[in-house]
Amino acid sequence: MREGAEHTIEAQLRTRGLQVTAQRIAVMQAVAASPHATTEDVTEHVVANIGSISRQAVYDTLGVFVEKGLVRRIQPSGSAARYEDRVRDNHHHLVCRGCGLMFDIDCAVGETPCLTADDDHGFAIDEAEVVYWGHCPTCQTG
Amino acid sequence: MREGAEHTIEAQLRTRGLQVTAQRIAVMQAVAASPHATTEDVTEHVVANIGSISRQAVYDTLGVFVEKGLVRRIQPSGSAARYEDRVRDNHHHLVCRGCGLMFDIDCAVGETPCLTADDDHGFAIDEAEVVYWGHCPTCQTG
DNA sequence: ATCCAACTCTTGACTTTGTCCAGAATCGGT
DNA sequence: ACCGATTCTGGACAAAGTCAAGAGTTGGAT
Repeated sequence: MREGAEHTIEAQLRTRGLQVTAQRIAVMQAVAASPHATTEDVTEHVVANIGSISRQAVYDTLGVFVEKGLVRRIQPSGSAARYEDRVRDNHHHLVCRGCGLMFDIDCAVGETPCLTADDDHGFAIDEAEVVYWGHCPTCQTG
Repeated sequence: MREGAEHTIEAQLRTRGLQVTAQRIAVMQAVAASPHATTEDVTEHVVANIGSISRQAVYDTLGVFVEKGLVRRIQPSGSAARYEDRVRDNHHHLVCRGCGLMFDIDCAVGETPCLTADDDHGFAIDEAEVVYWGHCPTCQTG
């Protein structure tokens, strides 16, 4: 659709040494288009754009993107994995226990004060993930 | 095994208005026995203690316990749910991306400084979960 | 411009984790 | 000991994701 956007995605793929395919471009666009897309969301979006894609290609592509740092994978309790393209900042997520609704939350402090473990057990820690659990206005009522 | 422990569990169940059954006591013991037990771990442990249990009883019992605040459910990305009986303190978890190995981490700051979202979108937030992701010493080598 | 090896995609079976349902068994108050 | 409510069993089912083999593309070399 938008040549500009496609070109950028293409460049991102080449930079990481990935081949450029219609499926990959469409998957990247799908993730960029919806905030916290599930694999199903991605598949639907891609199908709407390029006609069809196999489930395996979706999983594989998303897996490669996560590996290369192009997208971030989130795993809310009890529901399917979700993907987002906000990878630069280390923002957090607010999830409704009732309906799974999800919002982005910028770190309240700005820095990452309590996100450095005292005793790291020899681990090489690469990420600290924060999830706020609660109930959204709608689910509080019911 | 230990009458004392069983009595305590029984008391905990009665306090919450739950019926006392051999399965529930065994499930509670199983969770107490292994730090971050999966449903499979729990089932194995229970089978070893009382002979057998249905899968449904395990899920149902753990669900009730979580609901009543007797155990805490953790949902590490890409693996089965885990349960632990440390429910008083709000400690965090350190997880290996390679093998799933998990450690408890006490909050480095003590309080919960960055665990209050600025904009709560009207949610009633009841928990802030923190997970440190990385690779354990063994998985760093390989 | 064409070719080829490497990479990517498709197809379909399979595994794991968890849920739904109906009936049997158990618990605990009377 | 009895009885209603709760809990457990067993089997079918559903969702999410993985595995494997072969067909199709991509992109660099000729």
